[in-house]
Amino acid sequence: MVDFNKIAKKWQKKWEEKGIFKVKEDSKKKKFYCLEMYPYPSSTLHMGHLRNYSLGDALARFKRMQGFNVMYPMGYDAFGLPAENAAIKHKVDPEKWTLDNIDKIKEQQKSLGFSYDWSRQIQSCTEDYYKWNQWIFLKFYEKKLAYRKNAVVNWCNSCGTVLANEQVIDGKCWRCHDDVAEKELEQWFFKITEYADELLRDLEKLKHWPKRVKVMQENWIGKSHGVEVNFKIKDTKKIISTFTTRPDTIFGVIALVFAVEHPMVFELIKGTKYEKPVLDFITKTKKRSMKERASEEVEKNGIFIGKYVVNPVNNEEIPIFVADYALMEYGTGAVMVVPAHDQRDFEFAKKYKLPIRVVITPKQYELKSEKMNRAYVEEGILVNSDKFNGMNNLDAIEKISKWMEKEKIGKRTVQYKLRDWLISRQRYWGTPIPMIHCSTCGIVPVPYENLPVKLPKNVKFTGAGNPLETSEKFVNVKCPKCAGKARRETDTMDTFVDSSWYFFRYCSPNEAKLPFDKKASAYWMPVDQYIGGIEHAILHLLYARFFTKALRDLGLTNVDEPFSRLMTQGMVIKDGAKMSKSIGNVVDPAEITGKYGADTGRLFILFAAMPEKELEWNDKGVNGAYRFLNRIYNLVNDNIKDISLDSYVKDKLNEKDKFILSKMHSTIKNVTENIENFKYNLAIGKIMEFVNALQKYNDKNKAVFGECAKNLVLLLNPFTPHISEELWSDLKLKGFASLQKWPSYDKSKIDEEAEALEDNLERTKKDIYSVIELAKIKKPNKIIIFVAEAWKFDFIRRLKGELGKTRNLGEIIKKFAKSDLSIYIREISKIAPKLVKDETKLPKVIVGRKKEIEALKGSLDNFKQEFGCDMEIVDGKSDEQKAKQAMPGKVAILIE
RNA sequence: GCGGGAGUGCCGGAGUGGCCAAACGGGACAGGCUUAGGACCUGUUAGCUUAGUGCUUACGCAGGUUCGAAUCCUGUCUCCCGCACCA
Repeated sequence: MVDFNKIAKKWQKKWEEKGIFKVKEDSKKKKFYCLEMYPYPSSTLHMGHLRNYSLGDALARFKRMQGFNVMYPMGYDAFGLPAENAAIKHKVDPEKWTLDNIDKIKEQQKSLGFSYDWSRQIQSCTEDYYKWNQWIFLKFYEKKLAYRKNAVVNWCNSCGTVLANEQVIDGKCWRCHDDVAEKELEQWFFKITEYADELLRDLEKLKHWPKRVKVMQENWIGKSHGVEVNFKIKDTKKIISTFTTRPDTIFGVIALVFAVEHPMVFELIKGTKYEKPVLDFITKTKKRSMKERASEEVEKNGIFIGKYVVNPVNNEEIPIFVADYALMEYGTGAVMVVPAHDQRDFEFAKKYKLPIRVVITPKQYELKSEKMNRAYVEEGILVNSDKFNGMNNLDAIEKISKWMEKEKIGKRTVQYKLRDWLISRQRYWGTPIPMIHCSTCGIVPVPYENLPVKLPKNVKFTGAGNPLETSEKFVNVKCPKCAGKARRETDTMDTFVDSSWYFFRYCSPNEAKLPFDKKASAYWMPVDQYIGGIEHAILHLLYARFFTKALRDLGLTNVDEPFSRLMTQGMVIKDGAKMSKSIGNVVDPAEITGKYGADTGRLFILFAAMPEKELEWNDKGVNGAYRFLNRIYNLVNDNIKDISLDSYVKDKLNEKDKFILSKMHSTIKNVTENIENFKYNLAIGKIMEFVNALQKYNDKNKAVFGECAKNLVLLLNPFTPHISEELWSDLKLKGFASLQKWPSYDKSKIDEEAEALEDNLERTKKDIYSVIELAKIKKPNKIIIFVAEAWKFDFIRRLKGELGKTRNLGEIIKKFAKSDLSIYIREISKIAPKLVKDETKLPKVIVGRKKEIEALKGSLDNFKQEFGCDMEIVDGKSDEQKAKQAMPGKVAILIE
């Protein structure tokens, strides 16, 4: 067995010594920016990483060999909670802990032979990186894209910090899965909503993003068109506005509900007998955890507040409620209740015995409110709606909206589900927010020249509260404006801020005056291929898009979208479940690569499944990949004396040589196309087929075999670079295989039929040539080939060598009819009309199954007349003799 | 509920109208090589058969279109994923 580990080390060393993967901007070359989502530096790589990088490296190598100027960088998402938890638990410095991990993980990555340009490495926890987070923050602040507000926030008790909406999953923390509580705090936000519309619109530009990611983002942004309707509170001048997407149901409104947080509630109940019960209700509702509110089939609760509003379209007085199913964050925090046509309102009305008024009825029958057991939400005709009666409700949406605008009782608006991004975190290990609180001047930004605001070292990690607050030196500062005593902001930024622009930084990792050099980023950006997990479909990918647009508006870049192509890889699972320590089905990549070598691990993980699908880990499959690599190694080395690198003489090629060359060209073609479509598993399958064919190639033409071997080695490079380099040097070829030109193919050399034929013959062991050879030996006067199925023409076509590439059956039949071949066609009815009349020689007898014969009879009569052929139809089962005579087989010969 | 996607041989997984009983790999079986082998090589691997081509049944289930369907259409079942009281 070959020592693949030794080979891997040898070439990794050589690559590094020569620095062959370093790149510079080069306006003469077409660029290709290949990027994987940079990892969080935990101490070891897992299978997901191996898969991610194997996918990316294969593409980077492929593009490099195709002549692109490929930037393929790696870095580390180095801020974050685990470092801080390690500090609390093991009393280690988060920085040291993180940097140590980076070293470990980097070493593993290197041992896998990925072709990164390590000179571009970045890590988000170093000053020269996070300084620019702060710089960007200040710019955002100036543009009012960063702001502070008091808000009800998602608070994770176990992490002791605030979470963004995107980080709350089913009412639980995305990181520790603990229940999330609500808390009111003053926090920093980024105004992502400013870009809501563009973020939505530009999804269309992302032609090469997976549909589901786009759909998820679309749903997350959640744009809906509707009308803001103003209701006047009875006996006052106060106006309450509500948002609805269904203005067509306006005449069916029978109540109004407020969210429990709605500020107007307190004014309205103050001093009334409703004050106490309503406040009780509000407190009770607020106490219920997020989880409870998010759970399914929640009963709708509410309470009447003793006031009424006037429906502006019909001047009806309707009651106001406070209810738990109205959300303060969406719309205006007040909802008009239309029980007949909204399921939630329906449930609410049933519970509190409110009237149900039908305003839309199906065309087929009349909807009766007392018979309804759920809301009617389908299309219909308006009723009980004054002058809009009889109108289709879809038309009515438009008409009523216009009318309300004219009457000044409503205004058409657009609503989004997307909320601003809460970036404050009460943690130590993150980018300090560069702000200062001064009792006289208020909030004052840290001047640019004072950046970075460095993370202090003298902090205590107790596990309670924000560690930054324990550093007096950090907290107590002078106000930059008045030089008076002031307090530094102790919130740090969400780590998703770091990852929202790191791909720009790679373009100029040492840039000192700006976050990134404009020229360099203009050359490299956007990222041509981004690869990562689907779990970032919303969080990271939305934030990165937002940042790109915001940075563009700051004049730092011209690109609108950061990632042209996105590939979301599937998970690696084992025994039907995601690999996890708790289940105990984890396979450590290091174990595999240690045993079989890096190439084997990479090959298997690429071959086992389509990249975007789940990959079922299979130890035996790994062994298969290992055997395959051994086979290739031996194929080259055992035949090394049969290999010549001279070019071959075309005239001296025999059928076998031509065949293997055809196979070579078609393999290059297929592998190239499959890589371009991210179908690495199929590309590898094709290489395997080629290797199988090469192994069967006897009486080798040395030059032909040499060319095949050379190209094989190059085709392998993206997947198994080490063995590729080794074989390249075994072949006594110069330079690095990794830097060679990607093999090209010659379409004209591909003989698909020969290959298909070869396959068939291989399988049946019945070489059609040998049939002919046999016939030749017997010297027949006439060869009749009977063909049962249309596709078999291709066989004959090949044999006769007298037809072009036509796939037109009629054309083929015509040709053969002229020759001395007789043809049997089972499915004659459709083909017949296409035949040309004269000189047609068709079989005298047609055989088929009963069913088919019945079907044929009609068309046959026409056929006979038209062509003057004499034919009869025989049932193969009942008239065996005739049948055998006519159709002894699919491809058979009759020797006379 | 809304939205996305998937159902193929013993297994993983290709295949989107005819070179399809279905690539490639794994597994199993038989044989060879070997002291031996988990190493390598050859063959078989839906069923029935043949000297050989063949026939039958198959790509979740049920229909349909077509000369012809795993592939297109309709219905249906199952599974996975995302969002979820968004007015």
